[in-house]
Amino acid sequence: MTTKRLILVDGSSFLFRAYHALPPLTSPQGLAINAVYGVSNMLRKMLSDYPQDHFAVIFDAPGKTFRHDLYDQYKAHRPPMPDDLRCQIEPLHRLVRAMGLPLIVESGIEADDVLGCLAKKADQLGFEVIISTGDKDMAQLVNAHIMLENTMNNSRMDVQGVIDKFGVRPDQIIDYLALIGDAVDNIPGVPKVGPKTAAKWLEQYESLDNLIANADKITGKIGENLRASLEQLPLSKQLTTIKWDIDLPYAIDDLERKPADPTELKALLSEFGFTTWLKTLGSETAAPISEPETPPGKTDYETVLSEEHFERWFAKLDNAELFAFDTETTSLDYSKARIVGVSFAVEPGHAAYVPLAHDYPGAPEQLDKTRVLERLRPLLENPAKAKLGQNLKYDLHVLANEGIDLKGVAHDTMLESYVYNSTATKHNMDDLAKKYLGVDTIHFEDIAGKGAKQLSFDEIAIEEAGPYAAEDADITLRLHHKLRPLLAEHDALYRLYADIEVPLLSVLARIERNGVAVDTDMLAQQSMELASQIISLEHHAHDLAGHSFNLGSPKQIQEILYDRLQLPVLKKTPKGQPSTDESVLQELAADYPLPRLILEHRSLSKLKSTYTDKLPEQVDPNTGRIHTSYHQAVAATGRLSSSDPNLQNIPIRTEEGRKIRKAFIAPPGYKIVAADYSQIELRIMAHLSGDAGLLKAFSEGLDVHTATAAEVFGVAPEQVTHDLRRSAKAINFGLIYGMSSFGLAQQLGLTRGQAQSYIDLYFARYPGVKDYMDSIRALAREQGYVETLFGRRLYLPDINSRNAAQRQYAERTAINAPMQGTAADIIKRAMIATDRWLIEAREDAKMIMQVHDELVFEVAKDRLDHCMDRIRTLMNSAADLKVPLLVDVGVGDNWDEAH
DNA sequence: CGTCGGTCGTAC
DNA sequence: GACGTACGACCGACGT
Repeated sequence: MTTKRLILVDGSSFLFRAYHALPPLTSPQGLAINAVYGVSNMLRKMLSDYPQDHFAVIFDAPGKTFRHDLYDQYKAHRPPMPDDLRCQIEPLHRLVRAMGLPLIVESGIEADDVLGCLAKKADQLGFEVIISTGDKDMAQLVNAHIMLENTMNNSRMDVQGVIDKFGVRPDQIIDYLALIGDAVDNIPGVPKVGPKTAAKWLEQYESLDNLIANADKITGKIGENLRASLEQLPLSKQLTTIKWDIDLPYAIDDLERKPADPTELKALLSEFGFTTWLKTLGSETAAPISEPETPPGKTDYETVLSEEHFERWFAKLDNAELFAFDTETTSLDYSKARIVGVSFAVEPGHAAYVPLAHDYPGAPEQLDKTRVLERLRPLLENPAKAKLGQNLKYDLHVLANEGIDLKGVAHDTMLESYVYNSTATKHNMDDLAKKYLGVDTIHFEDIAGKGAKQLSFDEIAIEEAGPYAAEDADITLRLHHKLRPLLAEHDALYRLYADIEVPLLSVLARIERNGVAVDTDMLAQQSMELASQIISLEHHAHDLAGHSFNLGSPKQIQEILYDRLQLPVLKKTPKGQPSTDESVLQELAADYPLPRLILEHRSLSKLKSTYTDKLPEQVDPNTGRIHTSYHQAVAATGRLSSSDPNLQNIPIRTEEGRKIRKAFIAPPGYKIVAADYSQIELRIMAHLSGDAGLLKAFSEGLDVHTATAAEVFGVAPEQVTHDLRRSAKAINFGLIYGMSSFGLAQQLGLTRGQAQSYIDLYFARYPGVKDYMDSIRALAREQGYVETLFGRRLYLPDINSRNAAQRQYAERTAINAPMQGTAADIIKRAMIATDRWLIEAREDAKMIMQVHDELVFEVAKDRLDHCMDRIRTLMNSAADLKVPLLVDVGVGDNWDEAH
């Protein structure tokens, strides 16, 4: 069950701020409209941030209030409201009403007091309350269930936030304000007492009353000032106290958003000249509460073959606030795919397929592909027309292949499902339809067949293709109606989805499209060299074994090592077979010659088959570059993955392997720039755990592994040997992965007892880390999921399993996921910011790869200094942690040099 | 001939 | 069983 939430907007405070912050815009009739514009933008943001919640917008009413009765000088020095602001109040009220928002204007009571009353009342009724305001006086209302949010600068303040900002607790804010006074409202304070002194005094004496009682203990001139103000202070306190015991005639439960009044809203928007909003009206005024569940008993799927029919659908799309959209193509490979048809849905159960390029004997005549696409272009390229899809990144590519630049990507059901629950299902449409709609969709294989005789979509009969394709669009729309409300129940998840994942989709498409240049001749050369070394190793190994065998077959190696040569079995595979993996062969190599040869063979043939042979095959003949695919809804933690080819596991650790990176090159006139976050997961661990020692190590810019070694092994940092540092590094990484003593022992070649004593030592030196690990396990058990810093969730259904192995596995994930996932959130934010900058500044530079903690760019030589600087800055500011985010930026002619 | 589980190895 | 997240090559059993 979810807590109900009330959003209170301090309309008056934002009205003033918007008026002063924005240039003097005028409506078509020439009236001032800037404040209305500013406040309404803010409201729209609030609505999209909190689509599900109770809502009220509060304004001051003209006239005197009880504060004027208390103090005739109240607000006496405030200049009268400028006419061009006053005249905006009434239009703004009309706009708020037209948007369907409860509007509250109480005469004789200031907006502050109304907000206070409503907030406290809602709190008592068990609501979470968010007050959107720019007024610092409101901080006195904050408690465990009431927080402030300043929508204009995107900041939020809870109890800790108040303490951080003002240095006093929310319950001390009134005293604090009384001491400082307020020039604008003409509230006297103590002369020469500002925020610093007020906070200091309240820290020492707790309350104003106690301070007054001890006023004679304050020395100096400032003490005199205090004593001189004693009489005045109770009044100041009364004036700054928000009254929250007034009985207002509103039931909190009634403060619900109503549907916007489209007619009135449109009229107002055109009167005000808010044309951009007017155009986007559809998606913005979508029903705020979950759309009615209308599982269509029967579906109505149309196949569009005539101009008239198409025009009818075009009009539907043009008028729709949001439409679902899907392309059918010749290939799953985005770089090769050409459009065969397009499908649309506007309302559940009703969809259309427009075949454009089916090509088989007897295929009916279809609408002209070029003409249809040209007709659709203005719709598809209009950023104000909201589109919905399933894996829209693919459609983005497909349309780009046809010369269409899709804009207005509003929603993607694949990402909705992924953010809602990354592990409950795979996020393809068939599985989603089954899980969330209980619908068995037509599968591609049902109409195309499978295996070698699988048809390309253009070869599929239109009678079969139509229902399949239309269903795709329909299901996408229905999934959206189901998933978006689910997502919106948790606003952190919704923000993650809307602010990170959806914008990222287009960024990824751009990176994929950019591709990376590869020196295929260099790779071919490397393949030849590897081939000859491999052959020589094979001969050598066959001689040693006494007969020929396949060095690439673990099974054959097993027979030779353990059956024929009778070497000791050091480890078994999960299936009970004697293992021949790297660590085993490494150990055996000390006493026998053959394992060494196998190891070398393995390493070289891996490089050859996976990289030097394969990468040249993946170069796109059209661009001469490699275009990977990034997958946004695969890794449970929030990381991306990469395939075809996987550019996130190109070797770097060995000299031989690094040669492959030398083949990732910059074209003439450009350089490769690689920027990576240094130790980001450990920094996140420092942030999340708040461990003092770890925080200190990072804030002092120490080498963290050396610092850990010095702490754990009790030596001075300069006495840390290579070996000690290596051990410390293994511990640090082990911690991130939820290590056991067994794992560490194996890693470092220790006994389990020794490893355990290292771990004990570590936790003794870094107790905050120990506490964090314990509490995250407990939290996972309690709530069944863990979260990243940005609210991404990973559910852990096995965390309370009776099966020890399953449970421990879930516990390790509980420890690892917040760190790995937070790192993923951060670099995604950096990618969005960097992409935006590259586009807006029209930089001669491209983002070309992401490798979890690293971004790789291709930058024009004469822009290097500037771009490296901006990249560093943008990556740095992607998150605000308790430790600095250090970014290493390197440059070179190839990826290897750039490190 | 295609699929799939098992094993191994690459990255962060 | 024992250190998290991925992708993918290769082998070899098994099914068509």
